[in-house]
Amino acid sequence: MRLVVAQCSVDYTGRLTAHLPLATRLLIVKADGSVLVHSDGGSYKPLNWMSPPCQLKVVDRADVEDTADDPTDDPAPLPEEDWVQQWDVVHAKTGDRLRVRLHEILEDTSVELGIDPGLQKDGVEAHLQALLAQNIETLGTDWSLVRREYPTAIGPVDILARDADGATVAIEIKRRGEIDGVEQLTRYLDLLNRDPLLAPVRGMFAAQAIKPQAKVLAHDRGIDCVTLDYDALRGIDDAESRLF
Amino acid sequence: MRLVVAQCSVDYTGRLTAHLPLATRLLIVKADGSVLVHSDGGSYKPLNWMSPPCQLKVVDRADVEDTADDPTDDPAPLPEEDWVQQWDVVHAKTGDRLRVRLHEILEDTSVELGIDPGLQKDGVEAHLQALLAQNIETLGTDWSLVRREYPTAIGPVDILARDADGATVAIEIKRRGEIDGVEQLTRYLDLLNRDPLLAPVRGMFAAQAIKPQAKVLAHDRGIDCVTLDYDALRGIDDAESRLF
DNA sequence: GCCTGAATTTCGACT
DNA sequence: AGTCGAAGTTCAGGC
Repeated sequence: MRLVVAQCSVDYTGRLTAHLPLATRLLIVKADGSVLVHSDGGSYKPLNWMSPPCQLKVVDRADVEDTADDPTDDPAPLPEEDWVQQWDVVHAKTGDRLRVRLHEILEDTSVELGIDPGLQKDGVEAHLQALLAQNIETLGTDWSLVRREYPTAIGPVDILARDADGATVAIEIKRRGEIDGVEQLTRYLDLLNRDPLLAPVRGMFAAQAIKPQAKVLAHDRGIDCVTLDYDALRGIDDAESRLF
Repeated sequence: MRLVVAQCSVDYTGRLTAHLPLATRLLIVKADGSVLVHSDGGSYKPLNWMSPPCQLKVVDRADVEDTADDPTDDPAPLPEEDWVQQWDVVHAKTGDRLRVRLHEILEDTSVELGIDPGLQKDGVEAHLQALLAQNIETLGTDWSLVRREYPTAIGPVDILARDADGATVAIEIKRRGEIDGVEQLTRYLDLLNRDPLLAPVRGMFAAQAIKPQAKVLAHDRGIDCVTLDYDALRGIDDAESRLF
């Protein structure tokens, strides 16, 4: 990994065209050749970047414009033109280009990091689904689980259950309930209700938080909404597991 | 901005729980207190991070465990326990926590960057929409623009146009055409067709690339698909502007 | 301010 | 390898 702090301007051409005016920034060149351009703010997203696989070519201004002209003949370059080194980064597959022109290099260090063991995660949607499946009775007395990831032609339904009356319920689980989740559940319900062995199937939209628009659309389509409390579900689960 | 290269382990608790085992990484502390943990690979996303607004507290091991015990009495610490400095970063609003334990510091530099003028973009969906609106006749002879961002109760339709027969066409534009774009257009069409002054309104799904599943769904609902060539549209636009 | 939709999204799982 | 859905998404624009 190479870390450079420099006054630089940046141009990107690929999916879109973008330009960064001259300013002091952090440039990171990773082992795979990828380049990140960071400012001293924003969030984790760089101002500009090139993803791997790509190749970096460094060009020194002196090597390019080493003419025999008398320097006194040259007009003073504009600040934007007064670079000393240029990085040309080209994406190996898409051909996207990133050009960094360095004007003044304030820091330049390289360091060997080695491969990273990687991040271990816990507590996302898959976990919510497992917890709700294991505690399906929190949705109502005498509810029972049919199965998780119930397969259909257009994809698996998160949870299929039966309510106290034995009616089938298709449950769509999201961390955050938004309108597209309701659309997804609607497609499942359309399909499931064509199956005479299952029909009538009603829908339930379950999420840690559901946006008002999603609630309105769900209600309009006769889909119930329920807010999940991850900590509470985990608490129930822990309490149950302690019984054994 | 502070740049630290160090052997470290990281723990995050917030929306989820995550852990990074001991390894050598780059740590970036930005002016707003935000912290990024980068490895020498992956893409622009850090392995872990804390977004602003947040506060960083640095704790030295020596200050915490400065006991009077005879050092020979202490059992040799496990590698994971053998840290020399700890960073506690707490998000000001959500309370999310990031803990970085530094074991060996290989680099530690600070640099003043100042505020960044920011990225200038070109060629995103808004631009596509403007270009297509200005060149609506590329969709068919004698087509005409009704208006961009045609307002409805559930949001604005990207473009409303009339075809050669005077029939109304609602156009949904995406950079990449996917299934939710078709769903969106379907909702607009349902609504627009309830308006006797407009009905019948047909739909057109326009994107630089449309996924097969989206095409199938669009076709199934009688929605036409069209692939937009951004460079060609821009070319037409440039050519037209040169006429004046 | 919240809310909504796009993103050079990136990332992971599954087909 | 392609496709699809989620993300501690982040980001920009509208109300």
